[in-house]
Amino acid sequence: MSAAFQLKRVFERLDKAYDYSTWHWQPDTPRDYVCIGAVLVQYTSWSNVEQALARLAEAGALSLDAIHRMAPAKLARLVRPAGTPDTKAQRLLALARLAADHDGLAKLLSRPADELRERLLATRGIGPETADAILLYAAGRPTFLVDSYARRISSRLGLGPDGDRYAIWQDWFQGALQADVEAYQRYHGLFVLHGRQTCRPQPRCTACCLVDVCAEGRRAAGAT
DNA sequence: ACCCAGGGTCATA
DNA sequence: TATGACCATGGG
Repeated sequence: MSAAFQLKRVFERLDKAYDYSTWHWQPDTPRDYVCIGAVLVQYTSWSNVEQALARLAEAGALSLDAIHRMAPAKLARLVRPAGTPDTKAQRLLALARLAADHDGLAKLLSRPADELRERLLATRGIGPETADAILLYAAGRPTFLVDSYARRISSRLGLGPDGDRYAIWQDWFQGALQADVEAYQRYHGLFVLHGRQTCRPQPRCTACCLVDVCAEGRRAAGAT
């Protein structure tokens, strides 16, 4: 069975088991909200990010433009619930500076995808996953967003490449799945919804919507 | 009292 | 290249 076929079946299952309309990044979500959230969610649960976003909104600072003019200490105080506040304040300021250097976020996001990705990656505190989150959900470009859930869930299904490097995984997914912005957005959201629901680091799940696919993956791995 | 969270950077070997 | 320490708060 091809990876493409198996992945298609997995996403059909996840689509039935989870309601993607509850996903917090939809096509009409403000770009600033996506970009700020993408930084804040690094190594943190989304519930913590929501608290930080609420504090930013309360302070009228839910935009990179407002953040650009803010003192680091004040910004750190606002984003504290998201954890690593000083680090994230610096990273948000770096991203806000990048946007300002390009005459605003909208203009930055309208640049060619490869060039945009390079500039994001050249920004302190923005790695491949954060860059791709911005590309996929804020700039609407078809880049496959690889996160720990995508790797963990796929691995347990007996899918995925050898190695753990980001680019290897991204190439693998993009080789199996036709480039499609809305589909890539949905895949990522479904992976996260499933991952935080039941696919924990220590595998102790006995039943979920993918149990039989998991068992097939184990058999295939054992057979080869 | 644990374990976990949608990463990224830096120092070491 | 690859592994480990570090960042720090909130929820289960």
